[in-house]
Amino acid sequence: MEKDLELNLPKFESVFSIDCVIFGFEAGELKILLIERNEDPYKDWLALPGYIVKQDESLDDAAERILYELTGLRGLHMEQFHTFGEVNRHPQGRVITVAYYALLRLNGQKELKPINQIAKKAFWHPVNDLPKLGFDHTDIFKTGFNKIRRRLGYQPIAFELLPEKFTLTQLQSLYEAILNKKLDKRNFRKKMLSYGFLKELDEKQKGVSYRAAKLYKFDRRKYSKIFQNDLNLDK
Amino acid sequence: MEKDLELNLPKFESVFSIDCVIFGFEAGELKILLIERNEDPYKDWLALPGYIVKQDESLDDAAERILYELTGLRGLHMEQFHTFGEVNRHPQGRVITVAYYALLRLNGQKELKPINQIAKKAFWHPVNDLPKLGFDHTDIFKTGFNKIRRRLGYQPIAFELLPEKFTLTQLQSLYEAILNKKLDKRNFRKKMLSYGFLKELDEKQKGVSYRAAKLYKFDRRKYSKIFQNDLNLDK
DNA sequence: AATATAGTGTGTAAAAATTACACTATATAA
DNA sequence: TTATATAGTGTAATTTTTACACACTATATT
Repeated sequence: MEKDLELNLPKFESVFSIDCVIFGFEAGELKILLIERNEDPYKDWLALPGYIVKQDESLDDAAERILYELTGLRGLHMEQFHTFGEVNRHPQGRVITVAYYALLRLNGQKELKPINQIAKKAFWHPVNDLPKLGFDHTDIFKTGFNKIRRRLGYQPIAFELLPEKFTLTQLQSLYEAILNKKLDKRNFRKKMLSYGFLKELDEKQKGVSYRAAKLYKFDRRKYSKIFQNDLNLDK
Repeated sequence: MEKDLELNLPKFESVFSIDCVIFGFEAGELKILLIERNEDPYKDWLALPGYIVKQDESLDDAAERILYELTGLRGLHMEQFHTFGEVNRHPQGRVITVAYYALLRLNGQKELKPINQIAKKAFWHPVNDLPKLGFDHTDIFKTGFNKIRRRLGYQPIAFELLPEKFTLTQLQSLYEAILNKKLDKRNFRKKMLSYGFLKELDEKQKGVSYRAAKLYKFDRRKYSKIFQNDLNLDK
C-alpha cells in the first residue's frame, strides 16, 4: 500500500463500507463495472464502486444507494459475498468493507452517469485483462468472481445477465465466459432443455447474416417449482 | 427487540463485532457452542459467543481471540460466512457483526472455561431444540447451519468433527445429523471409499459390546491431490 | 456352553446421467 | 449461385446413482 496516500487525510477509527462487484455480459464478453475515483485516497485510480455506509441504513440499503450514487444504476438484486477486514486495507484507518455482487444485462447500454462527485466516471471493463485497482479491490474482485463461478452451478444467475429473450448459443457462451472453458454444444443444449425451465418462443433472432436461432426465455415460475422440489422432496 | 434493554447503556455509533457458530459432534448428536451472558445487553441470556473487534486486529484474529476469551477454546479453523448489518440488530446502536463458523471434534470434552467475565459459562447444546438466543443470534445460527449443510457436499468438513480415527458408521451418522436425513449404508460406504481419501487402519473399535468396526482416517494429502485435479484438469 | 443382542460388512442389477462425437439445415452476403 | 457463418440434431458407450437383504462377529446374558 502506498504510504504517501495517508498524508493530510482524516483518520477513521471504525467505519464500514460497501464495495460492489457488478458483472455484465455483452458481445460474448464478461465485463465488470469500474469507476474512476475523484476523491482521496486513490484519487484518479480505477476502483470498484464503493463507499461508506450511513448510520441509519442497513447494509443492503447502503449497497443499493452507493451503487446508484456512483454509477447511476439501481434496482439490481445484489447479494453480499464476503467481508474484508484487514487492519491496513484502508490508508485512512480502520475500514471494513462488505462486498456485494450483482449481475446485469447490458443490452444496448445507456451511458453510465455518476450522480455525485465521488466518481469521475463509471464504465464497463472486460474481466480478462483487468487494470490495477485501488485499495484491495483486485482481491475483492477475484473473490467475487470465484463466488459467481461456483454459484452458476446451483443457482439460475446466468439469466440475469442475458436479455429477456436469448438464444441457446448466447446462454452457452455466457457459461463459457464465466467458467472459462469450452462446452459441448449438443450436451449443453440437451441438459439445459432437460431442466424444463426454458420456454421456447415463437420467435427468432433478427438482423443476423446467417440462419437465425430460436429465442428462449427463462421461466422463473417453473424454475421455482423444480428447485423447491429439490429442497423438499429429499429422499 | 426488547426496548427496555436500551435503558442506561452507552450508545454505539459504529462498531463491528464477531459472532461464532461452532459445531461439535458427540454421541451421534450435532451440537452448538453457546454462552450464558454476564453483561448487558441480554445479561443472563443465552447467546452465541461474540464480542467487539479491536481497532488493531483483523477480523480473523478477532474471531480467534473472542472465541478464546469467551469459551477457552482456541486454535480452531474458523471461516466467516455472513455479515449481519440491520440497523437495529443491537440495542445500543449501530453494530454490524461478521459471523464465523468452525467445526470441532468433541472427544472426551475438557470443561469449557470462559477466560474473561463477559460469559458466565460456555456449554454445548444440541442443534435441535435450540433455546431462545439474545440479539439476532437465532438467525445467525440458522444461516450458519445452512452454510455448512451446503458445504458438506463439496468440502471435507465432516472430518473436522470426528476423532482422528473413526468408523464409517460414525461418519455416516454425522452426515445424517447435518443433512437431517437417513442415508443408505451400502451406498454411503461405496461412495466414500471410492473417493480414495479414506485410509483404512489396522485397528478396530474398542470397548463396544458388539462386533468392532474397522477404523479409518482422513488422508488430507490424498484429498488435496484429488481436489486440485478437480479444479485444474477441467475438460 | 448356548443363545440373545447389536451393529458390521458386503454385491448386484436396473436406471439415470454424462460423455464423446459430425453432419445437415438455413439465413444472408457476395 | 455460391460462399459463409451459425443453428440444430441423435446415439452409443461409459459412469454414476439407486434400491435392496442377509450373513458375520464380538460381547453379554443365561
